[in-house]
Amino acid sequence: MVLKKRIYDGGFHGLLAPVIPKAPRSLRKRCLHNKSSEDGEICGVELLAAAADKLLQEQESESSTSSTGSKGKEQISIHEEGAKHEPLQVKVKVKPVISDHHDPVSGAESELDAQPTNLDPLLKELPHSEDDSGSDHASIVTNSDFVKKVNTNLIMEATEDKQSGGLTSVKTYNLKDRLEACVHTGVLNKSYTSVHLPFYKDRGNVNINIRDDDEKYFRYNNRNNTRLRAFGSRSRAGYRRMRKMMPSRYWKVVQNLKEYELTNSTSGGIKSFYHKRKNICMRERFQADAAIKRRKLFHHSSKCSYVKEASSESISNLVKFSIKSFKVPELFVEVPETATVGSLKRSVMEAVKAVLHGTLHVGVVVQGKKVRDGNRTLQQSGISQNCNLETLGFTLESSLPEASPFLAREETPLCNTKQRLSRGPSNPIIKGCFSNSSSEPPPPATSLDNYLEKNEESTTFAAEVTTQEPVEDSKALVVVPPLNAEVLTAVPLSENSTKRCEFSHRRTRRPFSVSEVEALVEAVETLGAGRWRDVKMRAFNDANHRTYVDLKDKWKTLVHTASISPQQRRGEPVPQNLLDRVLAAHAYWSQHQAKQLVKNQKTLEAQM
DNA sequence: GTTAGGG
DNA sequence: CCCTAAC
Repeated sequence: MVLKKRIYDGGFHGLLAPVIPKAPRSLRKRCLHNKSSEDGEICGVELLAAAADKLLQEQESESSTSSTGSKGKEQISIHEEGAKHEPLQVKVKVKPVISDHHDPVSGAESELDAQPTNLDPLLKELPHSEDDSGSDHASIVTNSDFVKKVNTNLIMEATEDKQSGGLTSVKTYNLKDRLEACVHTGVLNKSYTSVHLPFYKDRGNVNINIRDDDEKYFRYNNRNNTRLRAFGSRSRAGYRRMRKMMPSRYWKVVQNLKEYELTNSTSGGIKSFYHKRKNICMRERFQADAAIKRRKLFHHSSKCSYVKEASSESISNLVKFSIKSFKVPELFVEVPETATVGSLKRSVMEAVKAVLHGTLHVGVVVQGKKVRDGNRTLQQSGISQNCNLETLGFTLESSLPEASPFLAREETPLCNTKQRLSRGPSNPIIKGCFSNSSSEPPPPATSLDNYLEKNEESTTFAAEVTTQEPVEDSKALVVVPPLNAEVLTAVPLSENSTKRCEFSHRRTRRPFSVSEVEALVEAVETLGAGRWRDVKMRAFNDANHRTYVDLKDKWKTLVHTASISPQQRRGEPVPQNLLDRVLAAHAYWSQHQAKQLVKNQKTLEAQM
């Protein structure tokens, strides 16, 4: 191919610049959109709960055997594996610890049913739950036949480590928020990153341990929107790339990451990998927030309130349940890099508190319908040894009246939510809301728990937490103000809020003004349609919000607009003379392109 | 990173 | 405006 400098010799007013049209891209073949989803879809983080024997057993049974050492403590370890190992993932593990002396390691990454011995002390009869008052004393037996008590009154215990700067020890929080949790029953073979929340007879303490601190990820790139092409382009592209990733399959990403990590044992590779992503999300939307580090600690992948897959066996009249997990909504936490790990932990704690506020009850869902009558027998409810337990699900609910907090948040304007949940004078700044399922109608308020997540993958992996993009669902955001780590705020945000931010949101529409159109027309007249980057630099170099893609799109619409009747046009009317110029330039450059094509072909033929 | 085109 | 294949 031969490129020749050509000087445009007429036809348009003010055409001066030499034109070096590029070869038409029309030759390019467009393949089928093979939208590979290498990207990540965020998976929900869940609190995995293992429960055995009687599900609805009570809220505050003080009696019974578990009295003494049975203060079941759970350790939730939030691992943010360092750059060496799974930098993108925030792993949350909850290890059931029956006694205070329980060695968390022993049960690490194991299924609940993998450690029956630890739970043996709990294999005892448990008192009835109050809300299940009339029910029979049914036993819920896990696969391994150990019985665990479901504690409806969760206590979260945040333990500070040294890094907290003396902030110390153990804070105990009562999870009072109502919770619609996901219940996983059945096989969960990848519990590595899951949060197990076995419920014990006594108040189950949850020890949140954030081990690693990867300050590197999500460090905000506070670079200005430089006009340097390299930066500008990269940022936009990066942003898009980031956005691109968001809606995709989460697990694939996870797997990719793991593969990546396998093949890149050196931290360097990983680092660059993260670097990329890091740069991505920060720009454009958070330029002013250089100091803020974001962490997504929990994620709830969807509005579904529970995930379940019941496995059952029938022995005589017993129906066995294995509840693998309860889901919690995604939580977002933002803390400055200068914040301590301890403050981060507290942030997480606050976020969890905000979500799990309230005394919890377990709900039973059969075939999508909630069984409210606690006096009904399992048989009457359609739960029997013979029934298909696939249709059985459990939910965590607050004892508070009305809809779950998730729903409440969804339906609560952001400001209200803030007011409701914020506390302290130094309320951190909430960076906004999360996009996600805005386009999707929120689930009916009263039927949240009827949403059954059937995705097997999420059942298996849902507990994994990564620093991925939010997908759907309500989330909690916690921001820790710099140097003010003491006051933390957990603010669940309304996903339906009109304020959009973060990633994955469409840019606000900014219609081209007439002057912009004129500038565009002029540039295209001069440079030709197709050299959009040059057009951008020539006429919109100062308009950071106009990308060359935007200009290309605008030209496309201008051509269309010019070719339709004025009555059909919408928006701010474009002067007809401009439209005429558009048509003229379009015709000219189209012809030019055609000529170029022919020329190229001739050249090609000549070469052969 | 750019361009082209469909959505 | 978004998305993304094809360069």
